[in-house]
Amino acid sequence: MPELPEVHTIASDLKKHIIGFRITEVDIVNNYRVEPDAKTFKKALLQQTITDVHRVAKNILIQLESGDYFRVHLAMTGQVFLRSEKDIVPRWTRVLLRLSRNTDTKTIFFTDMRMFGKHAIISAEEVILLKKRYGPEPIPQSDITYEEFHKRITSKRTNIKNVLLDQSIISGLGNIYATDALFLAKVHPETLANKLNPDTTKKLLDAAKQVLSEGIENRGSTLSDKMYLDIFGKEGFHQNHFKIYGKTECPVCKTKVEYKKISARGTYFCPNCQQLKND
DNA sequence: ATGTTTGTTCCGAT
DNA sequence: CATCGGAACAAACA
Repeated sequence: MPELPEVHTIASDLKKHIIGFRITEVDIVNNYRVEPDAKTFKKALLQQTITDVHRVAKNILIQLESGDYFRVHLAMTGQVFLRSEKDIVPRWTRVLLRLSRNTDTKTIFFTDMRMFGKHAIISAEEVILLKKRYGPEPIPQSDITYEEFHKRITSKRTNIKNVLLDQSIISGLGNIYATDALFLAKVHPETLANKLNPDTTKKLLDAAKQVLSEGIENRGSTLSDKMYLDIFGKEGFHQNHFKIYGKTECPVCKTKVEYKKISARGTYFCPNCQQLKND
């Protein structure tokens, strides 16, 4: 589902195509929950010109001329589609924005099959607070040192897979990229985080940066459920470049890949390449 | 029909 | 009190 590379692809494509457009209509379908409430939400968006689009962790922030931001978190099944035809409404549409610039008109459709996503109007101050809730961004310009990463990782007493998914430790990794990063770094997902040495956490940070960068280069991962598509409805390519996720045989040593639920998340690992070292 | 899917939050347990 | 594990959330698909 959308992790950093998918959200990054959506946000950067949106940035290229909606800056300078004015929001002329806001529709909330079937009382879909928005924050702080529907009336405030609509009022904050209507007639505003879009000045910029950012990504913060797995959030998309659409900046308005008022200085406020439209925050979208896609959670597991959120999608964003940008279309010029206005009559075809995608399935599971919850919010739509009509845009116009001179004679050019477009519509952004926000869909969310399972409705776990978040759509909110937030102030510039709240953006600062939002960023504070998250750990450092691993890419593209990483502001985290190996020492800092080591400290953050080993501060936790749970297994390393859980820690990588903890957005307050490091932001952007979800189940797929965390699984692949662990494989690249040759770390067993059930290794206790506080047992990792600096050499291993260095490898892990490098691996995380690598899988996320590759994910972005490949415009994200589209699985068979097609829940991730870009804003034009096109699939990503990174699913063709997974290291271990979804595989049955280790690409390095051909050992049979193990699949195990770790904290209720499907985790693939090579029992040979990723040996458990918990003493 | 029921189990599986997962990002985040919340709650009970440790 | 802080931290951790796991349930809950909603909806579609196999």
